[in-house]
Amino acid sequence: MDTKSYNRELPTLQDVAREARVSTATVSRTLNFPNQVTEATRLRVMETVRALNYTPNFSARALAARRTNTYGAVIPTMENAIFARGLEAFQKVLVANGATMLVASSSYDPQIEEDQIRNMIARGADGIVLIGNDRKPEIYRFLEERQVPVIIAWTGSSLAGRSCVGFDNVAAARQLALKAISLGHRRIAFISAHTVSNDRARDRVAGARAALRDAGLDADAMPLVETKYSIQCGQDAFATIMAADPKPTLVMCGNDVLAVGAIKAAQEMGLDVPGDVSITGFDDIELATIVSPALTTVHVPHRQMGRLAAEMLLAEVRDKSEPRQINLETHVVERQSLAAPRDQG
Amino acid sequence: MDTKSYNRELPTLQDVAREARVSTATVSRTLNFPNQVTEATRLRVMETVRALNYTPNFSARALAARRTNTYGAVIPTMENAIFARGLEAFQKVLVANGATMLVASSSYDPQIEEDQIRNMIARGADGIVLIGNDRKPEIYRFLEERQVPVIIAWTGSSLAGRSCVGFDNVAAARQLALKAISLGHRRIAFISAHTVSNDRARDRVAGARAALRDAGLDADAMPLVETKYSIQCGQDAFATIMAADPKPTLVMCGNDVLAVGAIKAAQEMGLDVPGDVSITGFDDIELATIVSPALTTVHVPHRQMGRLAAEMLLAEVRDKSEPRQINLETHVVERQSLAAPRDQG
DNA sequence: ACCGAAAATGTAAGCGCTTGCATTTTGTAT
DNA sequence: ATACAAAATGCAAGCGCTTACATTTTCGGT
Repeated sequence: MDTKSYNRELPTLQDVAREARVSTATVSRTLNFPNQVTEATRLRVMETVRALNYTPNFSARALAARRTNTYGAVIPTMENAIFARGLEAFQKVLVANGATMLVASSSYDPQIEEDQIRNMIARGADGIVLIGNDRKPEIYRFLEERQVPVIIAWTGSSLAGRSCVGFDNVAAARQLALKAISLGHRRIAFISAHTVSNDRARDRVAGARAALRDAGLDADAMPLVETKYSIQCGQDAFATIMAADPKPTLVMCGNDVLAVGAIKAAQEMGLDVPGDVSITGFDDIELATIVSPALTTVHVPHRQMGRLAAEMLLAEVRDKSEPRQINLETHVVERQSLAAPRDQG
Repeated sequence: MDTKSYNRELPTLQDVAREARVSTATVSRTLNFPNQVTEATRLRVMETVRALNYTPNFSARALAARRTNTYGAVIPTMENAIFARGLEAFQKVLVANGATMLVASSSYDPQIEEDQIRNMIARGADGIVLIGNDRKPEIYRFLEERQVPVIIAWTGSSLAGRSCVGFDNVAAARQLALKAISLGHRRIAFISAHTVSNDRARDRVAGARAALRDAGLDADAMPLVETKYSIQCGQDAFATIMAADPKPTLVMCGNDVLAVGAIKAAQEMGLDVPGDVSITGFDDIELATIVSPALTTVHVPHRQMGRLAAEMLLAEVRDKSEPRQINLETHVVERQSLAAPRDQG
C-alpha cells in the first residue's frame, strides 16, 4: 500500500504548457509579461492555468530570475504601536506592487538584529529596511557586498550616502524642550531608552541637552535615567528621578510608553501632573491621547515612513533609482501634561 | 567596458565543495546533517564556508528540498497590540527553530485575506496560521489540496478536525456578562466589531446574549451596534447607543479599543463611569490599565496563542504530528469600569 | 502576390541546491 | 590478514522556472 498515494503533484509550468500546446517560455511570458503575447495565446494559457488550478512556484521563479520580490524589515519590536503602524503601511505598498514582506524583530538586541539581517539576505530579500543607523560597520559592509539596497528608517540622516527616511530626532526633542523652557522650566530630567546602539534615543537626549544649552543652562547636569521599553520601566525610572533633590519640574521621556509610566508613577506618588511636575513623551501613539492628563508629545509620521520606505526600496530595486535621504517634519502636539512650573524658583 | 564589472557572483555550494575538495553532496550534508559527516570533513568544510563567506541560497534549497522552512501568518491587522503580541511570540519560536515568518494583514477584508493566503502558499509556506474560523470553504479546500497544515488561532473550537489554539469566546463573554448581571445590571447594550466573517466577534455577542438568557432576560432585545476597529468608532457607537431610551446601565464592548472609545465618549457626555454607566472591554491590552477608569475586561492569552501556534505548526510539519485543538483559559480582570448600577430600577 | 521588419513563439541552458543510489572508506570480529 | 557491515562520501539527476538566442509567423507597403 502506498501510504502517500494521495500526494498528487501540483501542476507545473510544464503541465500548463503541454495542455495549452505552447512552450514553457510562452507560459512564462504570459504570466510575467502579458503584453508580449498574442491575445489568443494569452486567453488560452490563462484558461489552462485556471483549469489546472496552477500556481507558480516562487522558489523556482526566484532561483531562475535571481530575485525574490521579497523585502525585509528588521524592527526592534512588534509590540510597539509605532513600528507596527510603520510595518502595516510598508506592507500595504509592497502588496500593491505584488511583493511580499518579511519581518523580523530583534528585541533591541544588536546580535539578534545581525542574525536576522543575515537571515533575510540568505532568504534572498531584494531589499531591506532597518531602524536607525547604529550597527556594526561589518553589517553594512556585508550588505554592500551583497548589493542589497537598504533603507534606514526613523532617522533623517544617514552615513555613506545610504538611503534613509525619517526625521531629525535631535531637532524634534530640542523643539519640545525649548517650548518647556519658554514656559519657565529650568530643572529638567530625562528618562530615555537605552542609548547604546540606539541613535534615535541618543539623539533625543542630545536634543534636550541642546535646548538647555541654548537657554544658557548646564546641559551636562541634566539628570538622565536609561531604561527598557515598558510602562513599568517608565514608572520605576520616574521614581528614581524624583528621589533626587532638588526635584525636576519637568520629566521628559524618550517615548510615550515611558511617559505613560511616568504619569502613572507620579499619580501613585500623589503628584499632580502637570501641577507638581510636567511630563512629556515622544511618538504620539494612541496611548498619548488616552492617558490622563493627555500627553504633550512629538508627533512622528510613522505610517508615512513605512510607506515611503517601501516606495524607495521598490524604486531602488526595480528602477535602479539613486539612494535618497528623506527628512520628514515632526511637530509638538500640545496636550495637558506640560504646563508652566508652579514654583518658578 | 563591462558596466557591471563589480557584480562578482556570490560563492555557491560548488565553490565551497571545490575549495574544500569534497563533493557538493558532502557540503550539503555538512550544513544540514552535520552528524552524517566526519569531524575532520565538517571542520574543513566549515572553515571553507567561513573563508568564502558563503551563505546558502534559500530559493535553491527550497526548490530542491521541496520545503521552504517558512511559515505564514495572516492576521486582520498589525496595528493592534493583541495580534502584534501574538506575532512576536510566534516569530520567536520560529526563529529559535531556524524557521522564518511571513506576515500579511488583511485589514479585516475577506478578499484580501484570501489573496494573502494564496500568496503565502505560492511562496511555499510550509504551514500557516489564520485567525478565526470564518472563511470560504474553498479556501480550506485549497489548503487541503496543497496539504499545507493550518492552525486556526483565537478560537478554541474548529471544524473538520483542523488544528486550533485559542479560547472559548462565547464562554468568556458570558462569564463577564454574568458577573455584570449579578451586580444588578439588567439593561445591557453591546458594541461589537462587525460580525460578518468574524466568528470571534459573533461569539462574544452570543456570550452576552447567553448570559442574559441565563438570567431570564430577553436576549434578543439587547441593543447591538456593530462598528469598525478604532477608538473613534467606539466613541461614535457609544453615542448611538446612549441616544436610546431607556439607556443601558452597562455597555459591553467586543474589544478594549472600542471600550476605550466608549469611555471617552461617556466622559465627553459628562457621564461618570462606572457611576452613570458601566463599560467593559475584551482582550486586556495595555490600554485597559491606562485608561481611567481602568477597564474591567477579559484577559486573553495572546502570547501563549502565538507561541503554541508556532509549536503546533512545527510539530505538524516536521514530526507529522496530528492536528490538535487547544482551548486556553481566559479570566475576567476586574478593574474600575464595571460597578453596580446606580438606579436599580 | 512578395519582401522585410517586427512580433510572437520555441529551444534549451542553466539558476544553486538536495538526495537516491553507487562507491569507497572505516571499523570490527574473526 | 580477511571478510563484512556500517559509515562516509561521491555521482548525477532533477526541483520548476526564466531568458538569451534562434526560429517562425504576421503584416504593412509595394
